[in-house]
Amino acid sequence: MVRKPTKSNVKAVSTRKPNMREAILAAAEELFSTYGFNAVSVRDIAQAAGANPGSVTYHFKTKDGLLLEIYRRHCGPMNRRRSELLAAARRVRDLQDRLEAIVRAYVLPAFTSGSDLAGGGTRFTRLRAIMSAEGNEVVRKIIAQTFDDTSHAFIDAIHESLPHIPRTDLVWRGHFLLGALYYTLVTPERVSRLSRGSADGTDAGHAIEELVRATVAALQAAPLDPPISAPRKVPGAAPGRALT
Amino acid sequence: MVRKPTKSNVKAVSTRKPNMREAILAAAEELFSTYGFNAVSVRDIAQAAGANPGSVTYHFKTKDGLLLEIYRRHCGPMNRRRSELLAAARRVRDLQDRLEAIVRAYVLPAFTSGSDLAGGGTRFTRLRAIMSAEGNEVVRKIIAQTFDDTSHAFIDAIHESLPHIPRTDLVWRGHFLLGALYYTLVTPERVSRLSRGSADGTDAGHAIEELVRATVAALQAAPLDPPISAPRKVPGAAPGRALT
DNA sequence: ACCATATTTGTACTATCGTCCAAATAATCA
DNA sequence: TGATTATTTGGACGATAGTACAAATATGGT
Repeated sequence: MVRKPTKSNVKAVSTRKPNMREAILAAAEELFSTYGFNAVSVRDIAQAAGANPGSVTYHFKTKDGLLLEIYRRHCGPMNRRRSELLAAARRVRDLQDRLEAIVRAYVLPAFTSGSDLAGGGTRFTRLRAIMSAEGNEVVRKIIAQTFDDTSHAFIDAIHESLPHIPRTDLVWRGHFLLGALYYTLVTPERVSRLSRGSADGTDAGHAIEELVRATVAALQAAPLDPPISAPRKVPGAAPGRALT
Repeated sequence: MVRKPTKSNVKAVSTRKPNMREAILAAAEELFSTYGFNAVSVRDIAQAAGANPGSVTYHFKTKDGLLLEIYRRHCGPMNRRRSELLAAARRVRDLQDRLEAIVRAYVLPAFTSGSDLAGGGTRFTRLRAIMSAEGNEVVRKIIAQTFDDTSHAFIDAIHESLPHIPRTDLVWRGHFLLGALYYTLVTPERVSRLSRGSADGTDAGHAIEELVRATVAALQAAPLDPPISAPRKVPGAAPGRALT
């Protein structure tokens, strides 16, 4: 469990749990992001936090309320950080570099959250991944409300860097990016296994670079032409050149 | 094991299920792939199949056994189809076309299964996506056993088409492809929403084309250079040219 | 030290879970 | 047909789920 390192500076605040509410939140976040929402019981969370099951009900009313509070905790900082990085990325002069910066601004906050720097970002992103897979109804709304705006902002920024590619295609590719990001965080061991040990799937930095590189290339690909009929090589007749 | 109807007339056969075992399997597949494994109870499945909860135990012993049987049902046909398409793709002369054919050979069977053509492929793939997110232990083994071989075969084929790109990078990009594929099937409505209605997320054909196009471009991207330090534009000095 | 409040504890309630089992029913074949 | 097997049924079991609530305890202001 996520135990805070002994802080020797702030007086002797007694050895008791300084804030049980936070401990419960941390335990729930860890367990939910690992086993999913349905597989974890309130009692599991309480035990992991060293608390009584009744305390969970006291602080968060219901299990759904606990999940909701986790989202409230992270969505704000994460989207704020994304907006900052996106604004900075927009100021990059070189078009190719700008596009890469935009993608990085989208990906980076998913790995390093604002509130909890030590893996907190990946935990929350892993949680979102699992929740989207489980189709949790409580979460679907907050996801749509909180993230669609940010997603639109990113799509718009990308569209500015790649004006010759229809928005629809960019939406698809952004969608793929999110799926790849989620899957990478959900199955961190798979890459190591398939690479025969030559790559370390737990190295977040390397994963980010691979993801950014692949995504930038995908975004720059020539758009699909109106008819789906002919999956042939795309000549230079496209609305804009495919790659810069 | 497969029973056949000796009676060709209708008579007063009542409204009984001709093959309850199959009905249970179909219901379980549908429910699991929609709500996840943990959220669906044996009683839910029985009711959806018009069966008695005891029948589920009779045919599949346990809930895990039921899940396992679903996998046994699909893995064979799907991987066989993948191998066929991969073999055909390998024979394509043009390098660019061959790469695209390989990717298509990987993606297509995920949408159209061999046993159940009417959406059966997407259902099973959605199921795998949810299971990978939930981290189901019963499934992790069969996934590793059944799919890693196929994945290796595809990585090898891709590596033949792009020999200048290190295997590790191709593994990452194949990983991203799978994540994008999973996410697309798990949240079929998201693309429509973000596209402001201009794209239909339920159009499997279009989704495949978008996914193939994006993936081919991602695979062709210049590989990451040894040091992660400089995320700069990649000049022609790379082991091979980035795009053809 | 006192009181008011905030939190924790222990327990209990109902609902539902996966699984089991004996009896009832349908299907198969000598 | 009757005998035998295969399948379905309805009910039951113990375990565990989420939640509620009163008593016990800790906390903080005065």
